[in-house]
Amino acid sequence: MPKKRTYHHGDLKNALIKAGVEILAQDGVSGMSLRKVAMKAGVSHSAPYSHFADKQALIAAISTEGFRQLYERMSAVAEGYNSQPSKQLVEAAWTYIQFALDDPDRFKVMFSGVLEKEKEYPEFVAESQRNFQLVKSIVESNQAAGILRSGSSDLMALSAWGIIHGFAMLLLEGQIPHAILELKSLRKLVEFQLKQIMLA
Amino acid sequence: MPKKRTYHHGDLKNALIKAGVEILAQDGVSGMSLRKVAMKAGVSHSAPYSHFADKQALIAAISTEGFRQLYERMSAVAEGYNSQPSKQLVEAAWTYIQFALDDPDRFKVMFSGVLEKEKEYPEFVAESQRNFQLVKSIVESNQAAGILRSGSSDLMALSAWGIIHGFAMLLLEGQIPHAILELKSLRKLVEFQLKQIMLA
DNA sequence: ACCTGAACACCGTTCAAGT
DNA sequence: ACCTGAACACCGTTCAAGT
Repeated sequence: MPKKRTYHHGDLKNALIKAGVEILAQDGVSGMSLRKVAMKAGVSHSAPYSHFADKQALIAAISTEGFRQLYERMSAVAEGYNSQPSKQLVEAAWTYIQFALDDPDRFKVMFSGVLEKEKEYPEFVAESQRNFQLVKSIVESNQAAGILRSGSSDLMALSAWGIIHGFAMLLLEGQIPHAILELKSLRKLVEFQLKQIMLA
Repeated sequence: MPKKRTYHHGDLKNALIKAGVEILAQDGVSGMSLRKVAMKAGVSHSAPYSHFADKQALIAAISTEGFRQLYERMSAVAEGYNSQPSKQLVEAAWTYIQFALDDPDRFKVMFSGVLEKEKEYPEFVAESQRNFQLVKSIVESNQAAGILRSGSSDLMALSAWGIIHGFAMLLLEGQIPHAILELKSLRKLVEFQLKQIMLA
């Protein structure tokens, strides 16, 4: 048990990130206050300011950690289907949707502009780019296999990400008509979305 | 000047919605407090409660009004290009992106889950469905013209909306790599996105 | 019916003080 | 260096009271 490094409880910074994620899952975006997070971590309400400049900085850290986990899950799936490009694409998309549904409020924090000046957080930017690179490499495998149109893999990656991300956002926001959700399973819907950009 | 209906200033409800939209554009989602909105409308901080159950209800009204305006702009464009399906699709998408960029924070409020229990606001649901029907009708014209694949127009509308909405969200969130944004104009990017789901 | 002003619980942030 | 507790300005919501 490698814990306690200093006198109090060692790694408050990460404890706050963890507590933040939990409160986010419980109480939603609007219910996540810095004071609640501090209390959950067992410190005073001003203790977080020893580790984060302000609430935005904690949110940045939570988002960055989210991107890291998203990358881990997506890249594991991508490796697993390395030799089957079309499966790789579908399974990665499915993983993305599941990630969104697993913790909708964290996903919203990561992608809905709760973080206001993302450029001020270089780790956030780096993790986000890492994910885009992963999508790009999946897209390139699919282009090489003749499953996706050729052309700029940057732009194709944007299309692939966009169509799945758009689906995820509409899903979380309850904007997808019930009739459609009843018609097909979520999995089938994701596959249908992707088929739209795939070659016959 | 058809104003003042009652003793004070007539239509506080709509004045609050208008004030809310303005504050949203100025101070962003996190800066829009009910008290500021009330002050801007020239009433006490508790006056809004005569017209809205709570802050969520005001947000619902702002979102609903946003959907109404989006519908107006989109349907005007759709009618203008009635006889040219492919132009109709591209121009409608472009209008959607412009709507998002015109007032990013209102767009985020409409689509980013700031509104927590959207089903409790029937007008919101109705306006949202009206917009989906419009997208569906544009999609159907394009299917008839052989520009989009045939098949369920509900699912195709979801794809078309999804790819543009996803692009809009990534754009607003600053998730689109700079290299890509420098490569092509926004308009070209939107056209590229749509081309992905169009038949060669 | 619509609006005000005081009140309450809660929030983000700062700062002097403690270890 | 890291944390506490008091303090401040601000917030959403309620409620008795006024018109």
